[in-house]
Amino acid sequence: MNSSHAVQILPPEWFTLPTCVVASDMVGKLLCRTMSDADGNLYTVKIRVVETEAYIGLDDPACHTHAGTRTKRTEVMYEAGGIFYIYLTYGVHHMLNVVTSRAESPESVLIRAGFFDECIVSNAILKNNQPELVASMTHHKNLAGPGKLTNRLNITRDLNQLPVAPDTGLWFEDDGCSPPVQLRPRIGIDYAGDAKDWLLRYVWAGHKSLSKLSCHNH
DNA sequence: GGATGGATTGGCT
DNA sequence: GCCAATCCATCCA
Repeated sequence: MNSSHAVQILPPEWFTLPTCVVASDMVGKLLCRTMSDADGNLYTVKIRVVETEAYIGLDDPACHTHAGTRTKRTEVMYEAGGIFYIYLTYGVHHMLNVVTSRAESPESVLIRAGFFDECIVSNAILKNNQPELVASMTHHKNLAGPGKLTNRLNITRDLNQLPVAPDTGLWFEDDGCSPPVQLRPRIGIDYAGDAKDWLLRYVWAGHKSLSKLSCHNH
C-alpha cells in the first residue's frame, strides 16, 4: 500500500495493547500464512485484514470469558496477548482469534475477513495485480467470513495457544497501510442481550471483501 | 453421563 | 428466508 514504509513483523507484545486498539489497528495489516503445496514446497500467502471484532472479557456477555468463566477451552484467553485462541464452532468452522491485553485480562480479537494480497514462492513475490497469479490462487480469493478465512488458510486448532510469530507459520505484518475504519455491531451474538449492539466490530469502510453477514447487517 | 447450543456457511424453497 | 451439517465445550444431574 505504502511502498516507502518498511515492512515490520508485529511482535507478540504488540497484542498486549488494549483490545479495541488491536482490533481497530489490525484492519489493514497483513495476515501471513506459510503452507505447503501438494509436493511439499513451502509458500507464504499474505492476506489484507478488512474486518475484526473485539471480545472484551469479564464484562462482555458475548465473550467466552464473561463473568470470569474459566475453563479448559478459555484458559488460553487469560494469558498475556500475543498467542492464538482458535476454537471450533457449529462443529464445522474454526474461528481465528488473537489473545490481547495483559495476563489475567481475558480478551481477544476475532479475524472475520480479508483479501488476498500477495504470495511468496521461492523468494519470488507474486502480487494480486498479476492476472495469472490470481487465477492460480483461486482457492484463496474468497476470504470474506471467519470460517472461510480459516478454511482457505488451513488454520485449525493445531495452532491454538501458539505465539503470533513466523516460527508458528502464522503472523502479522505492518506495511504502513492505514485504511479508514468504521465501527459496527458484532455478528452472530443475539444471545448476548444489550451487548449485541455494542460497536465492537471494525471494518474497512466500504470495502467489498467484508463478510456476507456483515454486509447484510449494514 | 446426557442434554444443549453455538463469535457459520452453503444449499434449497 | 429457512435450515441442516456436525463437533465438542460446558453445564447440570
